[in-house]
Amino acid sequence: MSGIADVARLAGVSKSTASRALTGGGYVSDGTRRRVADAAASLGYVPSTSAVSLATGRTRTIALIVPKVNRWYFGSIVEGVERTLIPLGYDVTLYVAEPGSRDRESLYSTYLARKRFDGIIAVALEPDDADLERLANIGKPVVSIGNALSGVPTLGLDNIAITRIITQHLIALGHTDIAFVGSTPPTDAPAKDVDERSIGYRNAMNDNGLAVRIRNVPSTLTITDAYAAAASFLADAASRPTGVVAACDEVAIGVIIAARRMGISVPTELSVVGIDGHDYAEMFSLTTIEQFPQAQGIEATRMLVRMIEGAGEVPRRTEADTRLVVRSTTAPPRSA
Amino acid sequence: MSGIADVARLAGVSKSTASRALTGGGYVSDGTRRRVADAAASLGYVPSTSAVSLATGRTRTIALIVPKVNRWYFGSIVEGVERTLIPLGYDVTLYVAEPGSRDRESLYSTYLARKRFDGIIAVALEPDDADLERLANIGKPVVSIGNALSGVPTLGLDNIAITRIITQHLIALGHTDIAFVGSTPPTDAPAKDVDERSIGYRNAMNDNGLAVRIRNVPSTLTITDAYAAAASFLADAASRPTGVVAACDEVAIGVIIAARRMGISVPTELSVVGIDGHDYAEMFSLTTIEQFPQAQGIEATRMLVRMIEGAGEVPRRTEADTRLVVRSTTAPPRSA
DNA sequence: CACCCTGCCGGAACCGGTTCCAGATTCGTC
DNA sequence: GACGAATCTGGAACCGGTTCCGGCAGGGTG
Repeated sequence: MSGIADVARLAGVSKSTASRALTGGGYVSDGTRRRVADAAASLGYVPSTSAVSLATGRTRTIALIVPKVNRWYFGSIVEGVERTLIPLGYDVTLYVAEPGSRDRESLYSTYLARKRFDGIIAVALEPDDADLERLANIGKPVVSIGNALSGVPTLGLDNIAITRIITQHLIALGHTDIAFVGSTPPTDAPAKDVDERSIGYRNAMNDNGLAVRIRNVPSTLTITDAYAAAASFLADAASRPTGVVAACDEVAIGVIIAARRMGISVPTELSVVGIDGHDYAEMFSLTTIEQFPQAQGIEATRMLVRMIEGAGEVPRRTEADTRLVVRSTTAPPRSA
Repeated sequence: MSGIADVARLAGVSKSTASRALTGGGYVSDGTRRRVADAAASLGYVPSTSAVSLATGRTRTIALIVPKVNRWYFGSIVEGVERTLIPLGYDVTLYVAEPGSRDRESLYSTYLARKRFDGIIAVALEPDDADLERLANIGKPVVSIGNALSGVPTLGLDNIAITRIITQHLIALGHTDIAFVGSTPPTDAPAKDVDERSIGYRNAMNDNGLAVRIRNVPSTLTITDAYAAAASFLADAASRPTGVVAACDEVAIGVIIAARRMGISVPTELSVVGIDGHDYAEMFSLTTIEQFPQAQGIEATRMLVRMIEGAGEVPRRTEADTRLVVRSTTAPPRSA
């Protein structure tokens, strides 16, 4: 492995000049710069990143914290972040911290304390006050996706507003008997988004003088768990709503599959709406409010890099794009 | 930020003694060790990882290369790797290299050349000979998952054998008209596994004197793309097989959804088998051969760490576990 | 001609650890 | 009591870069 000293020797200059020539700082004549570049190329010189970070204090790495990777929303964010960060010369180190697990302590005390990064992108992170203080003490820029952290620029949805919109969509079709399907009250859940969405639903129902009805699925919010839960709460025809507002598309899809399996026709007997714009939404003709997690990952990355490199300010709160997409899991209720 | 020098001063010893006390190497009296530990604790000392790696040449980071994160198989591997590596004190940096994209050159020339890691886990990587040589030149341990790389310990399935088994399952039920649904011939595809699986299918068919029939879906192998493709190749009732061997569960599920949507009853009119043991397999009652990517991630990690730390040999080739699970997407053909 | 400024370069300190080596002390053994 | 080995510690070199500072040459100005 050739170091910068070898490059300098081959180019006939000192280490400091070689460094300046390669990094672009300070006065170096064009001829020298070229000789150094040639020498570096011919030796296949690659600077040692640990030496660079030791000297500069910058690691060119960012930490990405997600609660899970194997779900559409989180996976899409990871892909978005990775894709924009690598061309910028940064590496991504991944930390999966399922909320409520023991990982969480090691997240703050070990992983983040090491500071092997220039900044952090935290997805759906729910730190308590002590955690938040530790986060602040690290002294590195942080961007949050999906959860407003005090003092941290956040990129997220207006969950209350979008759930109100999608609920309103069912109401406008004539439904009065609409249930919200969210997750069981947490303890351990990434429930913040779900809670906000349930509020949007409640608001819309209250505004229209309609009765609020809640159904729960496991807080994993996966298609399979929602499917299993839906199979049970759809069983009793008498108590079955005509419309379902699902906390997310995965839950909506689970409900749809369960309904079809039980011979309940969607949308004739049951209208279903979701929130997400999941990859599978189109295949299930799901009416939903799309969000774009990959774009959110890209945007959060841009914000973070701007903060790291001190190039311009970043807004405290950025609203992520959404779009209502009406497909064919929604229709007027049969009675109407 | 306090460095080891501060710790040493507070403990009343030299830097070198402090280092020895904290890392555990060499002779240090118990009293000194405790005084140093106390000093470190009271200062909240965290060693600088760049300094450590500069001095030791070890980074305590591993590189994880996957072609995609937002698919069940890859996402599960990532979770498995992450989960076992973090407690061992390693970080994982993620590199997403979609095969055939321009990322691939930068993967080798930039990212891997930087050597910011002690070892590599490569998932479904398909290097050409030049790439393979570059990989070898890095001089760091590599473990491959899913694709046999020359000179690299590999963890994978016997794709030919398992596809033969699952095809045989359909044949045993009495099917004679069985199609293999795989991906379009590549150029860019992660087609290695699919190719091997198609061979297993061909072998089984040939052994039984049955005609080989191939159907193609896009090489993304996602549920949605398979669904769309299946909707078209299932349309003609005359040319429709009675059994389908899907290259993976996502494809199988896409076929099932398309069939149901078209009123083709599964398994009465169409039997479908998959390979994977996808999270959704049970929900769709899919007959499949399960594999366990998260366990594969864990196992690959253990292998790699063993190589990095020089603790024992690692077999050239490790067969990953599989298990045939017969559910209810398979039945004898109607004619039988 | 003296002076200063600018462009360019090299020496050396420094980032924060680890590790080699030599010296000092203690201990056991003959 | 002498000696060698084992235990403990500190000093200094080193990992591989970056950056501060000072020196030197050449050109413009008064």
